[in-house]
Amino acid sequence: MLTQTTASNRVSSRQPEGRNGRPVAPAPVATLSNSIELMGAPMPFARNAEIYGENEPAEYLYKVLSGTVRTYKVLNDGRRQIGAFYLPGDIFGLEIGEEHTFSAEAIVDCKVLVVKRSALVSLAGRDNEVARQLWTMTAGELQRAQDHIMLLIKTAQERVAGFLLEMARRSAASTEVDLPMSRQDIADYLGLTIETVSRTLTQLENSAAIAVPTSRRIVLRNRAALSRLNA
Amino acid sequence: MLTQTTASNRVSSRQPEGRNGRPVAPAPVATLSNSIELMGAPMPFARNAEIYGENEPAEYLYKVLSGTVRTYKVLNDGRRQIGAFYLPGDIFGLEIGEEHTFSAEAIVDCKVLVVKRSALVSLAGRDNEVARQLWTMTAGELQRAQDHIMLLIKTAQERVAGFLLEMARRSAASTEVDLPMSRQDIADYLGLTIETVSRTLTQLENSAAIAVPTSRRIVLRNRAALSRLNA
DNA sequence: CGACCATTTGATATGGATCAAGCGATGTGG
DNA sequence: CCACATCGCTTGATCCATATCAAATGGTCG
Repeated sequence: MLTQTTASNRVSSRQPEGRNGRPVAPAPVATLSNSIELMGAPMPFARNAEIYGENEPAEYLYKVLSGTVRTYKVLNDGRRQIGAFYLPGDIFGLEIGEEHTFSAEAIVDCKVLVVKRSALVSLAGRDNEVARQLWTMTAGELQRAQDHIMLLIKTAQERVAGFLLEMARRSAASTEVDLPMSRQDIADYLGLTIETVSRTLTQLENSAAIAVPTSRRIVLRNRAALSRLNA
Repeated sequence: MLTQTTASNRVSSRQPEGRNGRPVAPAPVATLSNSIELMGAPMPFARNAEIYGENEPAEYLYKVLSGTVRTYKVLNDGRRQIGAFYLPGDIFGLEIGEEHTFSAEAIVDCKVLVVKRSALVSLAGRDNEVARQLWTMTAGELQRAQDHIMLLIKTAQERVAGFLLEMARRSAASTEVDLPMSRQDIADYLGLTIETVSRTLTQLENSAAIAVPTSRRIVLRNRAALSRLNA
């Protein structure tokens, strides 16, 4: 139950990103993703293993094959903020600076494709399409970060509802979510405490918006109610 | 924050590279900024005038010549979140999607250089350097958004201190800040209320970290103390 | 079975929101 | 030039959502 998905679903239909239609020109398929497939080396990471650390040189780009990755930052007093969760098919680690601004860890045992940044960047220099897609990908991350900002100004109910809807959207089975991350991870993503996350889930369950058959499995029972909370 | 050139230097000397020449580019000057200068049309916006609205087609890119611009989103219940403030020299409006995801307004009377996105994108298709800089610029916005996220999980004091330090860093006079925006704007940027912003400034003043000669002018008296708050 | 860890639930505390005045600067019409 | 309205800001009193502290529960694995 911990290992949420197998490598098989990495071919899932999910797009690199994008809520509303990006100008991803349907014709030229994921050239970048393909390049990564071709150039990358698959690499396993054990549960909780560090993939890279904040302030390390950003030499590589990563694509999740199986498992889930979290990126995060820790403030000097210990507070941790999770920047994002990356599911199979997602690409992460594409800072443009010389150093990573977040750390990355495997939430569960993961397989990750690793590709040298310099190789991609130089490919981008020759191939406009690749360049465009690197840009698009960064813009997708920007969109995600902006959505995250909007989440952080909301009430606990709204944050949790928004989180569940986001996870559902990104999962294959859109009405049932199998959460790979702990309550603590969710709390640190939403800027709440585990207790508040837990209580909020209970409330949502009591109001019949969701069901929680096991702590890691959430059934969206009333999507309309959740969307309403999503402000 | 993207390209921190002052409005005055826009007239600055020429381009080292021939326009029609191929990527000369040993000295990677601000080609993009320069292109915007060359291709853009200066346009005035009155205080509080809308520059573009959320969900409008993102046809243009903008560079602040003078004044200050805010981008924001309004939730359906009226809560407003300010995404960023743009000062002279900053470029904004570079969503990659077809539509703006934020609205933009002039905070004070502004002059803004406006350039067609399509023109820049097509230029980027021909000029790798321009393409790279569009990417860099988007990555810069991403960085800003991530910093914003980190700000939003902090206490009121930390948020306000962080905001003041950020504004000081971006202003010429780094020890004294002349805020172009209202308390309400600051509050909506920091995810606080005007009352809390006001009270926090008073506290910081009482603890001798800052002075507030007039409500729009803040003197950083003890930068170390502010940085300490900045976690 | 027993230890451990994640999660839930309960009791209480508190930072910031909300509600409500007050105040000072700026501008306007008489 | 002054009375007064307006607006942005500050200050005060109270409330409330979420944090914090604490304990119980439940699932997992040796």
